Amino acid sequence: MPTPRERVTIIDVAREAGVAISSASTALNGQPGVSESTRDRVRSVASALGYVPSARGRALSAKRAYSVGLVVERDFDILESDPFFGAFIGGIEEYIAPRGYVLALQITQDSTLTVDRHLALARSRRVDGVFLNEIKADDARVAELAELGFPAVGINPAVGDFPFPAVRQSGTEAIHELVRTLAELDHRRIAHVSGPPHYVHSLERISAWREAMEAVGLQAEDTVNGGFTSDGGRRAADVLMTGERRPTAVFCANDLSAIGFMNRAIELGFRVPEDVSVAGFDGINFGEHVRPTLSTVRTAPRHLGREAARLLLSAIDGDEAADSTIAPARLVLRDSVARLR
Amino acid sequence: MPTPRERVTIIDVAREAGVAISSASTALNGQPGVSESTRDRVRSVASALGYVPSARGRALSAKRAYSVGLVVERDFDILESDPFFGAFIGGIEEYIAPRGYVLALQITQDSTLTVDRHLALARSRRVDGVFLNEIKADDARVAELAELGFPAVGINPAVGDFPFPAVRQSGTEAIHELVRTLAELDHRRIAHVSGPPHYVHSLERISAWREAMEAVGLQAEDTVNGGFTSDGGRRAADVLMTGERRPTAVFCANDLSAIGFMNRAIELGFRVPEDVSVAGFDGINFGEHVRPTLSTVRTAPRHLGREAARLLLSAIDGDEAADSTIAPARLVLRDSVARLR
DNA sequence: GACCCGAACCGAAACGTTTCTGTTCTTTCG
DNA sequence: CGAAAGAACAGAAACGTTTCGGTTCGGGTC
Repeated sequence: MPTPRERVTIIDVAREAGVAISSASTALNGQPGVSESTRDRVRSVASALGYVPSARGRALSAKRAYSVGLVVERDFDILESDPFFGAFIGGIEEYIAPRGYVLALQITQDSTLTVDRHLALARSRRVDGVFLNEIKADDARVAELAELGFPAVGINPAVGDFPFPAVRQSGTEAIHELVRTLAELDHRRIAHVSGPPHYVHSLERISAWREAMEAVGLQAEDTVNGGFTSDGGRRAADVLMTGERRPTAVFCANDLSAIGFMNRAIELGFRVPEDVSVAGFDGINFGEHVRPTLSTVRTAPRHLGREAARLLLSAIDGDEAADSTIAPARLVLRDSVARLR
Repeated sequence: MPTPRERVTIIDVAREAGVAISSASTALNGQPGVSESTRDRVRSVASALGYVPSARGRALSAKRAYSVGLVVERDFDILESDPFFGAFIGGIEEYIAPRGYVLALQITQDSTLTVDRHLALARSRRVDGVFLNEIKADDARVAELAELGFPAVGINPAVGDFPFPAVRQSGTEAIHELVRTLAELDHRRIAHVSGPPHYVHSLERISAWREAMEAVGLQAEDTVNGGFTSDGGRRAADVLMTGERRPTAVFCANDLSAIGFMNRAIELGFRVPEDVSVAGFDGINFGEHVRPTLSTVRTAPRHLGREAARLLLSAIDGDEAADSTIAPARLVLRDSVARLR
């Protein structure tokens, strides 16, 4: 192990340049109040000494951590195949990195921990703001953070009064289009494999499916919780495909469960899409790599992340930014959906 | 937007409890030098006031940021389907979270930026240590960070002198076993779809394949760079399957490229595994969801992350920890590999 | 009874910035 | 020529902790 060297601080720079610390700071930060000649001198001394400001000192002084927090509640093992995660973070990074912010990422396994982590990040002022993702009905984080007056931004929160700025992408239109398309392909029994019902986005997809079914004059009856996992999708296939009222088409609340459903249905001896059409939601890349390729509703997690980061940073700056609504998710038809025969 | 409230600091706690700041600190941190009665009093005052120590103040004073850095160099769009990423981070979290550390995650698009980010994190002391992942031959980060004397830990660095502690999982044995298995299944032309050759782990897989081929008396000739992406795997299929010396089995350097290869081969009219056997590397969950299910070499990214975090934190504490070697990756045979016919 | 020792506690420095308030000196204008 | 104004810089406080060195006080030892 190498041994750490002495850090060079702004004090060293000031001493070496023969100015006061305050002048060195002023010069380096490009603020007025110092002559061009001294500014140049300070700058060259700083770079000669290899001076890099301490994030710690700056954070304390500026009352800013220059970082934002994201807590993902996911089983460690499921995390690997999680679709939303990577692209969403990519979008966040894209926005915050050029602005000198860093993402503090935490993973938790259960939901009480999730709340605790958010509050710990906020109260200790480790971060300047947090993302509220995968919001639940009656989410404890929301009230607590609002009470703290801590900057936050919601990703697809329920409509209604939400105390923070929010970024939304609607999937409703695409779900309607999917159901309409299936109906036009002669499907009558269209089941839904839902996500865990405590999530706001699960509920929204369920009710979008319900409304869409009614809109084409079909009965929305069969829904099974697929838990957003491929195993859940497999179990749903067991239930639905061996049950009395076997569906001819299935809309799954995410791609993972759709892939699970599809594979299990095939194992059970059904052909996709000849015997049963399957569609997912999210638009993960892997949907193109399974066979048949997966029809889906493609969302834009990266864009969502970028917008969420934009809103969060402006909330941190105390700006009143309007909610952001990005273009609705789009239906992507692939081989897993076909006319009923 | 809610308005922030006044923060309660240790000064408030001390005043309210009628002790000096230093005593309050001592009491709260459970250190000796304060009577049990005052300790209790300070503690109850602190909790009554809702005191939470400021991470910023503590960081400055303790010369510790209590965070570690991970920079992932990945295209924003590829990130989504990245296998290693999620599980590795899960492993890191698992170790650092209970110890009060937070992960600072950055994503970059190109490799000069990657180096810059590492150095910026280190020099500004935003983090206390960094993970060196996906190390390249002659990786610029290594020398620079070593020069700084900054704590770091290498994930599967090249053997030889590496200035930091390292955690390793070997895939060599499993690659040997794979090639041996393929040879026993009568395959003679076993090609390799490699990763980008500037990565240490690409090179290691290439030479493991080479050695394994020689060990069973076969010629290691055909290798195509699949770039660790599914598109790269598809292009490799185009090259190999339509070329003169068509292989009967292919070992791909990761599962993503293996899936791409497999799908493209099928598109080209070949049957897997009847016409060509395919195996990947990594052991991502999706390998079980494609058809035929993918044979692979299963690594343990979560375990790797956990061990890397352990080494990094002990390096930060100045402890001299021995390198960590976790159990070798294991061959997992699934439907994509079969006897040549 | 003088002395010492340790427990309990306090004050202040230190961590490395930024920023506010002064101070000095030059310049300009009446 | 004197006063006012402004530019350039300096000093110190503030951010919120931890820790080091000191002080006080009570009790035990000889």
